[in-house]
Amino acid sequence: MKNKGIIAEIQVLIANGISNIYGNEINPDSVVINQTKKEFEGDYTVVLFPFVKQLRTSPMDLGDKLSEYLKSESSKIIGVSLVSGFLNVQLSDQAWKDQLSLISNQENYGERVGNGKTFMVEFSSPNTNKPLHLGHIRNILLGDSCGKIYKVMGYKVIVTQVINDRGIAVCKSMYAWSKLSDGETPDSANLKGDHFVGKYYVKYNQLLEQEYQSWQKTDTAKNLYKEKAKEGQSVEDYFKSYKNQYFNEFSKIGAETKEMLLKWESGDSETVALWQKLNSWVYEGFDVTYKNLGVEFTKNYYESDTYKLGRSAVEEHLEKGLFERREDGSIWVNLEDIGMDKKILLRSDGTSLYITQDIGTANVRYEDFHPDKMVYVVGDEQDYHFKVLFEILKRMGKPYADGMYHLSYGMVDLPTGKMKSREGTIVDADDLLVEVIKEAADAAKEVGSLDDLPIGEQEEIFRKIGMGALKYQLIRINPRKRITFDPAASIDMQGVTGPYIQNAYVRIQSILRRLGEGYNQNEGEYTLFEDEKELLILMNHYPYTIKEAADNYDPSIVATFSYNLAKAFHRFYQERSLLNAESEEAKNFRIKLIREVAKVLKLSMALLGIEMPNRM
RNA sequence: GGCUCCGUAGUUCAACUGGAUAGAAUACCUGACUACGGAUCAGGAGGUUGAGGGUUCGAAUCCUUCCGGAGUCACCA
Repeated sequence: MKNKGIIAEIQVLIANGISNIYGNEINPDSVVINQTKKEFEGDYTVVLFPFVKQLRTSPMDLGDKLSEYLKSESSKIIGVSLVSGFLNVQLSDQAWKDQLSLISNQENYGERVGNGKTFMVEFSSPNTNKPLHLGHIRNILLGDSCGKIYKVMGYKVIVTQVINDRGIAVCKSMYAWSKLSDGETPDSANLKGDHFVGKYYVKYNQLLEQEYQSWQKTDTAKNLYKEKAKEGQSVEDYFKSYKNQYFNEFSKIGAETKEMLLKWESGDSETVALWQKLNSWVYEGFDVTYKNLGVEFTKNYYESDTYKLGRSAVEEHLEKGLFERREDGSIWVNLEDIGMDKKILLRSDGTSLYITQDIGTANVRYEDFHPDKMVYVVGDEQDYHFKVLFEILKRMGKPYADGMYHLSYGMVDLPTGKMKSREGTIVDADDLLVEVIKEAADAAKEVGSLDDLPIGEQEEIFRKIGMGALKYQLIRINPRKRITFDPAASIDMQGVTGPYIQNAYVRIQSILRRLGEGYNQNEGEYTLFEDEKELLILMNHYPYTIKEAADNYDPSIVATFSYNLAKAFHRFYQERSLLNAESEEAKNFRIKLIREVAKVLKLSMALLGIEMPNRM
């Protein structure tokens, strides 16, 4: 960044001041600067306590001396007041006007020049046996937003996903389709491809359940219950927990499905053709959902390509003594020295596991793109898995091991608890998008402010508002926290919401429209009001907000920023006339100001993947 | 049980990573401009930051012991 802004300037001034007066060297970045609380006079506040011990002085004394220094050194600072260890600094109007000009000169304010580094983010990573759901949406929004944030931080960004396109679950849909479809296709059934395949996945489970039910009446099953059930365990309870074992040991359908998987693995052409057909339908469906969510991937990795990877890497490091082989041939890593346990890396039959694959995939990605950072957006239920994975890669001495990060986020719950496919409580992504856009449309029609627009344009606006509301609602919350989402309750459009922020932008656009294209006057002499300064202080903080969000992999920080800026604008708007301002100078300044407010609102919301309508 | 995460107004969330009297929204109550767009604004009420102890100029934040909730501890992914 060429200009580091006013905050950095004050930090340097303080550091220099201390160096001049006391001879101690202070790192400017360590100087804590806060926005001054409303009750006190000033724009920024320097916290003096951290220095008093080191300098062996009192806050009062330090404050007095720094006050003198600041006033004499910087023409931008016109007032300094000391309140119990806090130094409140007031900047001149001219300093703020200069800051505004600086912002207006940067089309992409807040964006940093390229740093030559590459940032890779993985998210979504769906299975190809059913459509995306609400949980995926949170995942996707987080990952997409992180990519956008790192983009403006100057990184080259690679957006990727691992598509889990193989395995027993995928074979289940294939099996059901081949048995029950009678050649039905998404076209003939008039269903989106992923929903179509998901339908057969559901059918499969019904089929299996039927088979299981009748099996439970056989003598084999009854004897099993008598012998193996725990004291007092009911029949239902026992067979509920036995289902997985039944699938593996007794089920005819299960056996046939597993045979299908084996055939697929051996490359049987008929099975592979079936697999390709169903997956291609699913991808068509996913493409639509991704497009509606506004996300694009630069590179997809397919599990069918990567599931055998990692084996050689593990074997190689086994020879180096990093891992141990047990008698049965399985290979393990021992992480007990750092308080974790032993983890299996290769099965006794030599096949890979999830973690083996991840090792292999990380290697391939590094070879493909040489990323400096690799971020995995995956739910917090896999926290331990990633701790283990990163530790193993570190021990393997991978050059990229230090740049790996697991962006862990909390699950999305319903008011009734977890989403469960078995209980049919999954909130489908496509349905939800339709629903929120409809809600936005209903709200807009009630207001009636768009009635003069052609239907097509209206619908585009409904979409932006509905999507903005949904995205904002999900992304404004700290990723670590679980979210309870009630699909039955209508989406919020008032208060801390996407539409509230969009509305601030729309109000500005409305004024600028009335003003006409060519309006661009210099402001001249003008004394700033507090609410105007507030907007400048906030906008001035935007680059720091981006950095903070990037450092913490936390888009919710940007979401909060956008809201605060919108709120400050709404307040200002209520209080000050723009088009009929009290003077030409006031009008000119305010127009310039709100142009930049609109710009920063749009830029910051874009980082969350939220679009701004010009009207609403 | 071991480890990890979470616990803040009735509810949903903040709190610049240890800084001033813990802030918003929502719901509730009271108000505002004959409209630069009311999807707005102002005000009121609402808190022992789960509980106790410690660290220090200063703690929602760090340490510790409890309490409550979630996740995870597979030759599953």
